[in-house]
Amino acid sequence: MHRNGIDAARLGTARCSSCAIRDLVLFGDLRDQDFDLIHIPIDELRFQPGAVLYSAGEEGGSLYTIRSGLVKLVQFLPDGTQRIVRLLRRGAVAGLEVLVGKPYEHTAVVLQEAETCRLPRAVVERLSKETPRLHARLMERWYQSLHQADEWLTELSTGSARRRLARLFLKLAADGPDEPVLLSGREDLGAMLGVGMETASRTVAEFKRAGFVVEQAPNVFTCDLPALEAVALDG
Amino acid sequence: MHRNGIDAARLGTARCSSCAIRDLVLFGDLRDQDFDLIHIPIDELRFQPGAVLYSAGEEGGSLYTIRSGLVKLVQFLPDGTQRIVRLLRRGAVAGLEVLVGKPYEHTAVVLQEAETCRLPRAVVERLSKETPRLHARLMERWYQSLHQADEWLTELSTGSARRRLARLFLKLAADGPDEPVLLSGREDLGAMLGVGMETASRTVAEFKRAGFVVEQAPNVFTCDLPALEAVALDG
DNA sequence: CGTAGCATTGATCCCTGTCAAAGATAGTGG
DNA sequence: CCACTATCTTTGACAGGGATCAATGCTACG
Repeated sequence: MHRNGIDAARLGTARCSSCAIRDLVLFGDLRDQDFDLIHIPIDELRFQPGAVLYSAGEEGGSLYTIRSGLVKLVQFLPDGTQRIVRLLRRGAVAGLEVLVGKPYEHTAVVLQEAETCRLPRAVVERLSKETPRLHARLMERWYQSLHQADEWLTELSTGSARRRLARLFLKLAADGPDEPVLLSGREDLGAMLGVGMETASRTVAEFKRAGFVVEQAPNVFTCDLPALEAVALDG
Repeated sequence: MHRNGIDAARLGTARCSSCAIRDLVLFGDLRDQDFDLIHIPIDELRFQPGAVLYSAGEEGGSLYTIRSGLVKLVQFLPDGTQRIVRLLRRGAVAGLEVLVGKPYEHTAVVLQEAETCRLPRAVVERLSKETPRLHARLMERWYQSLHQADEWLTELSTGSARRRLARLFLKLAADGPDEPVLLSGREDLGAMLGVGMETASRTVAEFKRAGFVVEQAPNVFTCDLPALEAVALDG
């Protein structure tokens, strides 16, 4: 696991007004005049799998908008075990807690090569004072995080391992039907579902044998959605 | 379970500027002139145990500041089972999601007689436009909810039932050391820990026999904190 | 006094954690 | 080119924990 920044490639300075995913990102409906307020540059950074955006406990300097790729938020328990509490994808924001003056709550680790915009705390705070439009965006991000946290609890931490896994596949398949679902190893899978990695492996194997999923390549799955629905509901 | 409002006793119209827990509540650092902006009254409502503040799926009209008592947020799964995703106590806010135009995500049920301030959505939105101080407060509330959600996942939904129960007692005892911990039945206990109610009952019984807790009256416990710490860590 | 609701306890089965070993796969260096 | 290692996945065996079904206490209340 690499340290923050060591393998972050700086792609350039963000030009929000011409952002390709403008309607998704935090600064999406700011105007040019809003950006005149800030003079700190916003860096676009690319991270490779395994890279760490930030670690739990660090004093937070920045938030990160995820432009592409996949990032996991990991929380470590006193006894050493770890749990993945959230997955961040295109449009999500990592590190919101710095806006209330807290250190980072989680460790953010890249699972699939990710492009991000690093937004210094001062920039967000400054813009936030001036433009009410940003407030709405910020609240939406808080809401999304909270919503996902609740879903994670009720769907991925409740019921048998079979049901949890089925619900995870369904969730990951949801936003790209017919797109293959990408995972990142059985260990992480277990950490998402709150089960041991052997159980995760066994359950995936069972799904493969039953034809609920097909592993086209390592950690690349195509899913039989209706079959998985049935498992998620009836066990 | 009673329907929203049926047994809500209206205590009067809130006067935030003289609020007894002003430093805790959402509107705590607003000034009189801020309130001049609104003309909709803020009601103070008292709810009895079992009363429902709102139900999942309803179009949200208001948020609720909890002034005293205890409220659970419940989420129902497609298969009918239910899970308690959060507990709200003095100073917490229920129903933040209405601020981003969403219907209520959970059903909010009173566990211990609760006094609340009902804040109509329009009031919060109006004030939010005018005063940046409220923004900071709102973000703190989002943060608190998110933080509690993450804690809930890692502490109360991970590990054996014994550890989960120990951690729950510790969490509830945390803000009132030497104060007895109040619960609300084994069914709810199970729904918080993600275990069956029989398991919850058995585990509580075991803790009582071991002297980790003493049930002074039904659902009223005093705790041996150090002993519970040990259980939470070492199993 | 009987009933309704909740808590406790028992019995049983299955799931999952755990320890352990045996396949895969990719990368390294001889 | 192939052995060799490191890493990850799969599978096995087994014990323990929790779910589930069911019966029995317990308390409050009509």
